[in-house]
Amino acid sequence: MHGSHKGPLGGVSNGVPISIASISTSCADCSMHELCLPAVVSDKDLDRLESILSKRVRVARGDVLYRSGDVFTSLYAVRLGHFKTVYSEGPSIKQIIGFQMSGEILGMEGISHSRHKCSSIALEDSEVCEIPYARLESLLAELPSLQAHFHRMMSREIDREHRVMLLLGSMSADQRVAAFLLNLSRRYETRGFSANHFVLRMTREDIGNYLGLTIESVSRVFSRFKKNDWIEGSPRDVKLLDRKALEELCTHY
Amino acid sequence: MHGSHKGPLGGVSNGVPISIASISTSCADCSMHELCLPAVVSDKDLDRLESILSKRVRVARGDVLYRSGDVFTSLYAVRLGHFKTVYSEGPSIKQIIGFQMSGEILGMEGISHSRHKCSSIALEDSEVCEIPYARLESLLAELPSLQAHFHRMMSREIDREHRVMLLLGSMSADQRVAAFLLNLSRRYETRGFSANHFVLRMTREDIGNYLGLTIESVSRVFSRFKKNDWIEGSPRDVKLLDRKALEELCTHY
DNA sequence: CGTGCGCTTGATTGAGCTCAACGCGCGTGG
DNA sequence: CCACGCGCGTTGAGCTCAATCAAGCGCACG
Repeated sequence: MHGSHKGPLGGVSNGVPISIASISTSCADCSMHELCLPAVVSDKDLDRLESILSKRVRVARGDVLYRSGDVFTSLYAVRLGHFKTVYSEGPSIKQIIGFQMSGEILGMEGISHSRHKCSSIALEDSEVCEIPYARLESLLAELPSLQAHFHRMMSREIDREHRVMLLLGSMSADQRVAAFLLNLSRRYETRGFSANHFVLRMTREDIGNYLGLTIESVSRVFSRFKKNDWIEGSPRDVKLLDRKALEELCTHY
Repeated sequence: MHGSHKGPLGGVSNGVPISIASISTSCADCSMHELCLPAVVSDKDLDRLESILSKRVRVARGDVLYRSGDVFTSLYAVRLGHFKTVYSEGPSIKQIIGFQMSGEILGMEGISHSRHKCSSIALEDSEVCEIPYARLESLLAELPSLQAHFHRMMSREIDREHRVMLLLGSMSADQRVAAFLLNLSRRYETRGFSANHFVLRMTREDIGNYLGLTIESVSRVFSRFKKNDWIEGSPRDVKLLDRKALEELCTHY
């Protein structure tokens, strides 16, 4: 088990900011409010959005939220925890498409074919809001600001994937890992956690698969970064010591 | 110039299927009808969709339809011709995100930040329908089937990018080129052109950039495929001789 | 007729992969 | 309690595939 459910005073700086007891079903109370779907919805419309959310779902570490091939019925908003999303072709070919954290939406790739084309797996004990898609569509038609926001979220996903394609298409191993760490850093920062100290929820194997590298290469890059005093910490616990060096590495060819 | 505007009887099998003179502004008459936005729209609603299409735009080979950083106002449906879409960071870092052909939608990545994050460049003399996005959004709210279809198109783009990530993350040079050719083949086929004989509208450099390979590697792979009698033809003119071999290469590890 | 662009091919190099060994922490069971 | 196995991560040695460097070809175009 890995530091989940520790609460705000837990050992790591990006633990869960609210205790389990205080979690509510309401969007208004959710700490991810302004990152998630309700971001632009007025108070009076928030009730309507909440009314279509069928339920909160708990997903234990390692459990599959949805599997490639499952009938697509819902999107999921991560309320708590972390997920990895895997695209697979056949039994042996797998590509991790992304790692999702609180406030992010899962399952958008399923809209196009009414079946999921990816699987989403919890990296730690997690919680999501299930958003029945048919109901969401009706609501979007009625709430223009929500519609606009939903489209922005899909577009942002497309944009994110473009950056991953750049990474996979033309960056060295060192650059990929640096970009990966900086990306996590920024996302934790926007969630109110430390930008320079966080815990990796995924294994080296996951990182390698995501970045198009072997586990050994990932490990070597981490070692190199440590030797340069750019980062420190035990395998999963990362401190960024020289952000600038990492940034320069990414952009400076 | 490269075989554009040759009409159905031109030398190559994926020339333009209708002569220039017969091109109309109407979606109903457009040969890409059922691949594009109007696919699911009823006849009576088609007028409304057409009424928001501000204009047809001609784009000469090499011209930029929109540039990264431009204010986002419209999507574009490719009516005729081919485009490449380039994501760039800084002056020297470029990644081709995709090649678009008739019936496909350009510009969706711009929705999220009200500015385009990519540039789209015509690979030959082309024509697009400009779709003012603000008007489209209003219309989507009124036409549920159009809304659903639009979401499917965005989702399909996400799904497409997942497959590119798989390609870039875990395929060999040979596999990448094979997958690239087969992808083009399928897309021409759905447009009513030959699946086994088509013209590449992009340079080796474009292909290499897209596939995360150097121009030399791309060239070598083509030579290898020719030596195996899997393909034949001059640089841009490609005939697939052994589709099965290419498919096996892609899936069989 | 030269010049430049797009493409190919060859020789060499090197970044990252493969294979292998090992260390560490942890849970399990004798 | 220790022994053991196991999952996860690190490190080293050698190899390989694709990048780099370099040359040359064909063709369009001024």
